[in-house]
Amino acid sequence: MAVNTQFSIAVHMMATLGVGCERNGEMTSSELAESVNAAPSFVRRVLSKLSKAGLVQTRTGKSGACSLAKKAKDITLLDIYEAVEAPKAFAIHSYPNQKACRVSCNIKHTMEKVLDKTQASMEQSLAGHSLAELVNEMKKP
Amino acid sequence: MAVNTQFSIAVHMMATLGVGCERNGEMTSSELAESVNAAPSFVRRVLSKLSKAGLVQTRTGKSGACSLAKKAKDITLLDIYEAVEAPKAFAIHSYPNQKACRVSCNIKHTMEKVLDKTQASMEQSLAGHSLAELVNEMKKP
DNA sequence: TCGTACTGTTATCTTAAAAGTAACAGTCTA
DNA sequence: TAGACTGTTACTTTTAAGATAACAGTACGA
Repeated sequence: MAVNTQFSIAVHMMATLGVGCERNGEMTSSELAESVNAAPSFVRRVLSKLSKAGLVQTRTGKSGACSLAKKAKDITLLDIYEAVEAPKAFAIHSYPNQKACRVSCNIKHTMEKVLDKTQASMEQSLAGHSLAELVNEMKKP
Repeated sequence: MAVNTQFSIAVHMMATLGVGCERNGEMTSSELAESVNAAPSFVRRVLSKLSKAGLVQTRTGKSGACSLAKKAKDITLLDIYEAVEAPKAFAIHSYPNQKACRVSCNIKHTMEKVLDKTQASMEQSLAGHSLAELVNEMKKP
């Protein structure tokens, strides 16, 4: 896997915290790691980003734990996407700025404009879904 | 670079063919490769996909060449995106289907639903731009 | 107050996918 | 029929993601 799964893992973690079967939504990173099926250290790294973005609260020290920092309905998938700094959907290849060809000279800028729009529309779609939606969906029998 | 630049390269190639400065839009793969600044063989591989998707015409044999198979205005960026089979914008991490946890059991399906929507909105955005738009943009001084 | 059980961070190793490279088979035309 | 293309495949290199592990920092509680 060289594909980026951080976003998907982050959403899973947040959803797990949101459902919060045990101890009113508080879990340790190891518990989370087990639930998400990823390395504990990797989970902690993602957790750290989520925490810096103000999406989860953490308590250090003995009996430390993590929990959502806001209500699930106030967290969108875009928040999570931005928090984990997932890579852009598209990459533009690099040019050494070709000599005389008009295409090479202009395409980069043109491409960027189009891809930015596309990226924006994707992010808007993510913004349209709250974590609460997922949690509710998952609480169904 | 482990990021996928095939889409961006394909668009560049198509745009170059669309502008078609020389020989009414016909170019050899080596010319294209030079213009796009990528390995000729890689260009040919991408070209092959575009050709299979019916976006470019190729002529084999001596004095072979490539050109657009349709008018630029009838080719959308989505066509190109689909032709090169670029990876999905998001990947879902794999689970060994956790035991008792309701979250693990349901989240995969729920995530897929959401991410499919997101992917769709992105593709719709791509569908909204024709190659002709890019070409015109680039012909500007 | 000291050990313990956490979080948070960093450094290093492993792995997988993308792009680069090259070689060659197939095709056509001049 | 030789030469200049396309089309394909096999192999190598590169790079970024994820796994792993080790350790520093923090707070609780016995």
